[in-house]
Amino acid sequence: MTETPDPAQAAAPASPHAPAPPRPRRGRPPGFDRDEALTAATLLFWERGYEATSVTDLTTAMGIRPGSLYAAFGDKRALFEEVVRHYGSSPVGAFAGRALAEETSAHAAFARILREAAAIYPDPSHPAGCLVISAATNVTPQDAEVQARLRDERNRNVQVFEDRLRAAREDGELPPEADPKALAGYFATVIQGMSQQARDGATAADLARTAELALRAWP
Amino acid sequence: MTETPDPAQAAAPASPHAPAPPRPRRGRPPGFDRDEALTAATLLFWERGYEATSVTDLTTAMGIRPGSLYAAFGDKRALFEEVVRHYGSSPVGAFAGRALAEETSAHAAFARILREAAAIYPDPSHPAGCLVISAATNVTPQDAEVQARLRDERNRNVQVFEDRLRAAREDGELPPEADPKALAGYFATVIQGMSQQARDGATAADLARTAELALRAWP
DNA sequence: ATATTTCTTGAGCGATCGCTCAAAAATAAG
DNA sequence: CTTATTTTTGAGCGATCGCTCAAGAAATAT
Repeated sequence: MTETPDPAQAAAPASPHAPAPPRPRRGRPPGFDRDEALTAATLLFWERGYEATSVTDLTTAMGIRPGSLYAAFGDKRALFEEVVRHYGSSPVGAFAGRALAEETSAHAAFARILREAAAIYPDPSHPAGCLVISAATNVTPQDAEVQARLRDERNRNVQVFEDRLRAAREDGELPPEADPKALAGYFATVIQGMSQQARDGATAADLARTAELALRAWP
Repeated sequence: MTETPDPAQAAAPASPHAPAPPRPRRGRPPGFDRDEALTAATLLFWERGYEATSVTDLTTAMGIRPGSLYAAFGDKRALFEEVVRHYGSSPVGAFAGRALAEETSAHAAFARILREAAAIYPDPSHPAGCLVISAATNVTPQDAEVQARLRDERNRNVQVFEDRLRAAREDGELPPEADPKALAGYFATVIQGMSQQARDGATAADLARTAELALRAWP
């Protein structure tokens, strides 16, 4: 270590895009795994929702004390924001986007979305339903922003549905008289209803039947 | 007032089933209208949900002090129970049962249910969506009973749907291969999704299109 | 008038909420 | 070693939670 102590150089890894090497940090090392803690927080928020999950609940589940939580994540709301992003990039939270990206026909995409929702929402390996749909339904006015955040995300997903269906009509997959906006709203309605049904105890078999019935509406 | 002071006789109205006469009560009369207060509480719980509505919110909206609320309704949970009953016997809360009772065919009943839900859920004269569906989604473990109460009511409604559809199959309105349980779950899913969509800003026209698409699944 | 009954009022209880912070602990750097 | 840096810890802050209760107010009964 006789080189100039240039901080930028010291921080740069040998290869520009190599995974960050475990270069030793200066102070006391963290006593918990950030990803594991984030997963624990996700499960709690997913199960109970934003306001019904207390910071005490979170610190207990994450195995840390309040100071560590606030140092690592900011505050409760910032933690929830990160949880939503974490959920949205997980397999469970991204199945719809993946189906839309991977299936060539719109019908195949929406059929896959409904069938995967039927399998995923009641999966006992995680809380039932969709976090984006159910985690901020009941909030006090002081947390209206959290509620609006998820509402906007839901409505953005409906718009993505509509865009895909409009493209399908232009491609001739759907007849000219098909209504992309109406179909998008319908499929969003079914998906959100399936999330609620899963939380009410509906099984994967129940929801699979619902998905097949819902697909009968396809033009 | 020279008759025997028989309490039973004194309490009995002249006609056995006449509306209770406004016989003067003993002490200080109530300073608020109980029905109006219950309606105010219903609107608050409907909009925000059970836990997100505080007793302070309630007393402010009802125009009373905590002591009056607890004397008149018991506690917050008992008030909510009464709100749920009040809601369930209101036109907005009872439209499904009314359609099932009044329509002769199952198809007419479910078509009417979906179309009325599309008109009622986004009606701006009251909070969007259905109170039973959305008022106890996010609760702490200490209020799990409230959540279970509404979940049971929702699942009871699905069972009523199934019973009606099974009768329709036995009557020949539905083909023998129709699945009453699957259809009941499907319609419940659509209705619960429509409630969520209404709370997310969907208009009556949006939901009407959703209802028509949903009815395409009818066997 | 006096007594009795019923309801309202406003202060405030113990518990929990989200959150903060000084002190201690654990590491690397000099 | 000492110093610097980062994280953990545990006590506890002010605010709000659901709820209670003694005192006062307003009616009827005697």
